[in-house]
Amino acid sequence: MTGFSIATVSNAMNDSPVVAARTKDLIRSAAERISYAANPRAASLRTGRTGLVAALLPVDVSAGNEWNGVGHAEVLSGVSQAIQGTPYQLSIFVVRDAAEGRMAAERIVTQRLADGIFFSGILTEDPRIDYLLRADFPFVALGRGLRPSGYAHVDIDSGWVAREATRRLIAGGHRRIALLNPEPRFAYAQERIAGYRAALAEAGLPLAGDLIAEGDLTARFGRQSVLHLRGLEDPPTGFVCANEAATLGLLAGLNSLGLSPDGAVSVIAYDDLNVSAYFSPPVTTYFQPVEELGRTLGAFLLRRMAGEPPEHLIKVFRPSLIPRQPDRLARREMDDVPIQQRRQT
Amino acid sequence: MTGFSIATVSNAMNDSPVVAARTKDLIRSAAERISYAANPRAASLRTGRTGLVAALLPVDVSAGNEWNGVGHAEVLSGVSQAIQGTPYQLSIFVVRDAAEGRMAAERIVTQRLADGIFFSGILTEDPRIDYLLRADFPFVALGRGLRPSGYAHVDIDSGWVAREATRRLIAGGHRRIALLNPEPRFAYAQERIAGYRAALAEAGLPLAGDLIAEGDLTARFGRQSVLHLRGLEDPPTGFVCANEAATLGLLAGLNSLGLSPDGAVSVIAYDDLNVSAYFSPPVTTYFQPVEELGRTLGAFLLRRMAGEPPEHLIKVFRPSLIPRQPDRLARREMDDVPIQQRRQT
DNA sequence: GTGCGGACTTGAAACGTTTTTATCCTGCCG
DNA sequence: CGGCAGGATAAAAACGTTTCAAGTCCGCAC
Repeated sequence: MTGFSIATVSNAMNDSPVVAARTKDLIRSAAERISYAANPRAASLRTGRTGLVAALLPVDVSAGNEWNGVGHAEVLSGVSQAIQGTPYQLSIFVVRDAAEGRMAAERIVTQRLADGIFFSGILTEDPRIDYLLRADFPFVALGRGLRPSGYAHVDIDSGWVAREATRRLIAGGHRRIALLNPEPRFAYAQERIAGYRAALAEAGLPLAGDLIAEGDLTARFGRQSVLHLRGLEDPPTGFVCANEAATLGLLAGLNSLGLSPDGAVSVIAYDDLNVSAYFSPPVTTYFQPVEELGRTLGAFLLRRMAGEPPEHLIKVFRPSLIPRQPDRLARREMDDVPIQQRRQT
Repeated sequence: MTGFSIATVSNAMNDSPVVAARTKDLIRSAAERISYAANPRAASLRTGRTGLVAALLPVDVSAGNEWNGVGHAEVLSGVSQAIQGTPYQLSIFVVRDAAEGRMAAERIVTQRLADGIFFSGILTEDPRIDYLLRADFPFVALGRGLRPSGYAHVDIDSGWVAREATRRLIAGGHRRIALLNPEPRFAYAQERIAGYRAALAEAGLPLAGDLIAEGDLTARFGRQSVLHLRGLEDPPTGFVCANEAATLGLLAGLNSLGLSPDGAVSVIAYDDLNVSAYFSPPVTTYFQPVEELGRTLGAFLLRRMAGEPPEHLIKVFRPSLIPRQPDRLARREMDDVPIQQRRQT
């Protein structure tokens, strides 16, 4: 004890303007010396605020030991960086699916287990979003549903990516283009289909529904899909792939068929891990660092918890093209190779 | 309120034997109805226990956007599964390195921010372990230091893996064998070197120090290493690789040299993600599901926090061999292909 | 010299539990 | 019939904060 009362110490530690600057210094340095810090749970009890940010983490990070390459750790790391230095701590709630996520959200809200929530894997009609909007509880979605208004979110412009990728393949001369997509219940799956269709339509190509493969985006899915698709009577020569894990499987499948993405067959992927450069052959991708999504999400959540309305807490990233494939497309664009590419040796 | 006092309700909710069975039922069902659950922070304030398990998560999950394929999310998921149903919650502390991890541990202990800690990336002399042992605070290490006694840990028998892998390459006729290893400050890096050396020694082969490459285990590191190693005047034909990300880079590097692991050159990797089956060509690996490590770790931490001494809370996994490479080694062992292999289509 | 405002500081209540101690009740034994 | 054991419940203190209302002290104006 410095001689000051508990109340003054509390005020000093919270940088209240009512306490004299000199006193504040005295108390602060004393606290430093004995490495005192307020017990966050006692504070929480008094204030009602928990100081916690809840992450809804899906448990099937790897579906039956099959890698699906979702960068959950990168997101967590990004969010953590954003809340570094604030009084918030990151708390993990593991859930199996969106429905269980909605239950977890309800528990978090009613029992006040956290001050804010975030989650990914947004469905077209997402029960978590519906619930949290009704409960008027601060949250940020990593991804967006079909009507993405009224709530804070961070997302990748998947529709744009799918359209650009499809266009690029069309420009390369491909007429039969396959889409390796996540399961249709995910909102971004629909976005991707829309983008893909738009590109086909504007080129006057038929909308080939049989060329859309939907699955869990594991490498296994990628391989199975390409084996099936290449078995069709008019097989696709272009592939737009939703992530790198599936792309790896796709390449393995092509390989086992004696094929390779050499121009006659082309692959364009969405790139989450920046690892496509090491595939054989390297694959052209649209790249977006996941950690940056996480950082943005964290910053938004802080502002949302501070009371800011969600209207402006929206950011949709457009990944950057990394042309890597040795095909006629890449050759045409060799001079606008972005920085990421150069950094890699 | 059911008419019973606060004290009785508390006792009933905590399943205390002093309260009558009938009363307990009454209170429990009432709690169910209004979905009441005790405020964990108030409880924590009273009891001194926090109900939190701290995870020290390294921030450089991807080193400069380069994938290093460490399954942090899988570990977290495994631990979460283990503490499911207990009153414990998982809390994330992001740190840059082991030194910062030690600071975080100190904060957690002195300010009682959690009841237990776990962390990975164990160094040969790990400051976190030293500190937590001195502070007598419950923790479980994912990995083990050079003198792995007196504390709970879960690990992979890296020395054994390195020895087996090296032996296998020697049996395949390789004389110059390279080791792609993590940075030497990590304890398991030393283990791997020891195993590698043991295998060389028992075969009467020289200990070629120039064939050990050390780095961050990204794909970039794998590529650079193989390019350098194959540039030596007596280049290695066998490669023992520490993870899948580096293996991917290694294959890309071999490929760019016009080489392939076809028997004349062989690669054996440690497999963390079960994705090597999709490399071209598929690579023989030692596989250990990371999530299982996490589950075991979580279970150990619970027991440790319950007061169990650390002596028996030790488990060292031996990964299982998955022969996949089309080389003389694989051909010899084709009939003992383990289950993981068969499941993959 | 009294009163008053302003700048700081402090007392005390409250947050929702757990736990120790006390009280109440019932039935049984002496 | 009184006392007492023992089972069931209740009262109350304590955990460490925050915050509001109340207090102290000082100088200055009247």
